Amino acid sequence: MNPISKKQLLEAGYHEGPLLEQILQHLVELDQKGITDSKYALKLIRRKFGEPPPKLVLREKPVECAEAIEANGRDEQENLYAVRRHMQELLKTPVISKGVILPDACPMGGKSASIPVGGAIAVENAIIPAAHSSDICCSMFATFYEARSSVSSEMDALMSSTRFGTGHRHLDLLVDDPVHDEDVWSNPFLTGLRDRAKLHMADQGDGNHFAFLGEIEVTEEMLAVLRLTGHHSVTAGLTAGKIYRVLVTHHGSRGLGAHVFKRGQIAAMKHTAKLLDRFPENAAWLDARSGDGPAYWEALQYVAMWTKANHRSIHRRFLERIGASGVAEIANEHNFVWQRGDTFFHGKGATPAWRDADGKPLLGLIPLNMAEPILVVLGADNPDFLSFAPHGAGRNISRAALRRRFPGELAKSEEIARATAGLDVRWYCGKPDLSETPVAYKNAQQVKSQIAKFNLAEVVGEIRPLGCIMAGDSGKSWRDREEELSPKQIRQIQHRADRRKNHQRMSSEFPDI
DNA sequence: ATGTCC
Repeated sequence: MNPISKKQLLEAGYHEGPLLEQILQHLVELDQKGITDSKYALKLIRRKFGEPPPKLVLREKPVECAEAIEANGRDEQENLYAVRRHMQELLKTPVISKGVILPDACPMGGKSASIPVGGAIAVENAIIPAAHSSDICCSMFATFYEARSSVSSEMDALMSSTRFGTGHRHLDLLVDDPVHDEDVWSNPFLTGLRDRAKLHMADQGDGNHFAFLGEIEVTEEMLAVLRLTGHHSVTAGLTAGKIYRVLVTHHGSRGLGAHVFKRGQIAAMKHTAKLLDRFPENAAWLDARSGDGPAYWEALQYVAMWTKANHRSIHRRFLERIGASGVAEIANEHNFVWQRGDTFFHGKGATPAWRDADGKPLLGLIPLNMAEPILVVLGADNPDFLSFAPHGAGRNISRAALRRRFPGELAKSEEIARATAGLDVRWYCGKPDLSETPVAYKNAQQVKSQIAKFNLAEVVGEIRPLGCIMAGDSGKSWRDREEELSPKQIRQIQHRADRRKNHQRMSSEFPDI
């Protein structure tokens, strides 16, 4: 029996972490020496390990934030102010050492210290679940293959190879994969989630997720880049000068990741509450090397593996249906945590653009919108911006503003027809979603020029669009819920309208003249 | 983003 319990050490002001582990080790020795008096033992601990560190506080000033973004016009300027405000709240978190804002940045909700989409942070020895967001491992995956048939018949095959929308597929339609049999389900962040993971295999969810069919001419330069980046094992089948079809999918870890995040966020709040009296929920962290941190890290690695298997399952089903085989693969996550040394880099809509352990630059995919090419980019490994590139074009306009600009079904469908002319665009749930068409996204050329201007990445190829499947408007979406007004807000609006009406009546009854 | 609040 130790003279002091772990609980007593925490009460004495020591924190969870490597130091606490050392102290607990030392207590075993004290116990063996026959020391049983807790007061005396605590005195010895203080002498050997020093006074417990003081409670942490939020930084008074945010740490450095580098901005790889140019705001053109008033809307973009206001967007940048909002992004900056959220980032600066987050950058007061003591474990964060730097933040970056990328060209596609826009706020993710209105909560304090929420990392913007198109944002990344460097965190020392800690993981901040909210900074990779609940859409853990939202990622890109491309397979090159030789065209087998017309775009429309290959799009038909794609429609039956994947599924969009909320909810899970029927048990009869389960897509099996060895990833479900990995020995991970006793991890506290994963336990009980295996069935959910199985149900979602080959699903893509909704929102901005998509399955995109495109084409690319593979040049000698492109082949050289693929070899340079360690993709040569799959480039044997590629011929320079030939045009290949490419399937590109974009989705995250579905219900599996959402639940892992929820659990991680709860654990992080508990951990941080021991160290800080007050902190924004979005700043809560786990120590990477103690407590729940290592198990959470392991769970994240599995979620990454599962998500990659999910992409592959869709690509495999598609290639089987059209009778083709993949000749090259490119993939990257853009919502995730990556460890480099003792630093944990968190990206929310940020494409990794550093060099791997062998010094090879990373290859990534940046989609812009359904009518623009998907960029194949070689990371510039620019430390000024934590070696990240953007993950897309970024939102240009809020959903509410979009509705104002295109009131009514006719204006909407005219705009969609104009913006997607010549492309085989399909909305899985039936109704188009204007907020996912090109009009809702920032100008693609502008994003490309900012990638070059800030030296974030080099565009080495473009996958030209042929067709795209997105969830579309499924009726009741999560996003619509967010925009629903609370009963209090509705009462306020009605109250104001009544007052205006009364005022008008009064002024007409009692005209000034 | 999330079987649209475990």
